[in-house]
Amino acid sequence: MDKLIFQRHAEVCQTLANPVRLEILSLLRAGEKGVGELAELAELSQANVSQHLSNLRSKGLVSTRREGTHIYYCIANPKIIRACDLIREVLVEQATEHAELVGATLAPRSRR
Amino acid sequence: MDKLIFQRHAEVCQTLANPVRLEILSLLRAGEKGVGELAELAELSQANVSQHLSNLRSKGLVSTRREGTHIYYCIANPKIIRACDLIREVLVEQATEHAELVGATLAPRSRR
DNA sequence: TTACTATATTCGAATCTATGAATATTATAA
DNA sequence: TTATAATATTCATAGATTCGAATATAGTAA
Repeated sequence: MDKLIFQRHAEVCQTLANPVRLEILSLLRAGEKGVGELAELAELSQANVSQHLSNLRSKGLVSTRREGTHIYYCIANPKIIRACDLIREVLVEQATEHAELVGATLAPRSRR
Repeated sequence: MDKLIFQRHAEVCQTLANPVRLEILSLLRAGEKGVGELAELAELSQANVSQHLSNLRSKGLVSTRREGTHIYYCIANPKIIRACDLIREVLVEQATEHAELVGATLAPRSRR
């Protein structure tokens, strides 16, 4: 039921499903930044960063503030960061579980 | 720095970036379910549900338990659900903000 | 106006993704 | 063994995404 919300949710996740955009969001954790600054920090072209920012903005994940010819981007909702953090935690836990399995196989005497 | 973690994070988000898979995860909130059961609840073909489950499983988002010829799927880590809930909250807040803007335009006297 | 800087957009090729259809596998029962 | 039910996989096509390159726009200063 209500497939529409799943569709919209999927669209947001699609925007999060790109390593460059995740890096941009991560860079914006410390506060707003301009396009050129982001491009330099991520070592990417201005055009490419702008494309990704456009994507993030279209899904409402970042917002902008203009100051003269500069445009500063910031994270629109801190819950986005929390969601990213949770997924990171899942990845860390997966890695930990995997390491435990490997350890149990290579050095079973260390178990418990 | 550490672009690899962004890559892996993006891969998980890519798996979450599909309305069918989000619906499957949502159905699994209530507890483990078999493939056929999921297919019926989501009104999708068995093959398609199985394909999506394979995707979810390959990213470690669901785990399985076999019982005879049936295979039951469940959510591998509750943090995945919390991450999804946060994104939903962002969507709700976006909708609320949008509604407020529309309301302010159509009926400004209701403001404050 | 012209020039310059910052940012955005368009376009095309390569790559990736989702689906249905068909087929394969696995476990159980007869 | 054969048959059957549950699930998984392969394949081909249609559609979406990414990137660099080129171009366009917006703001400011001279």
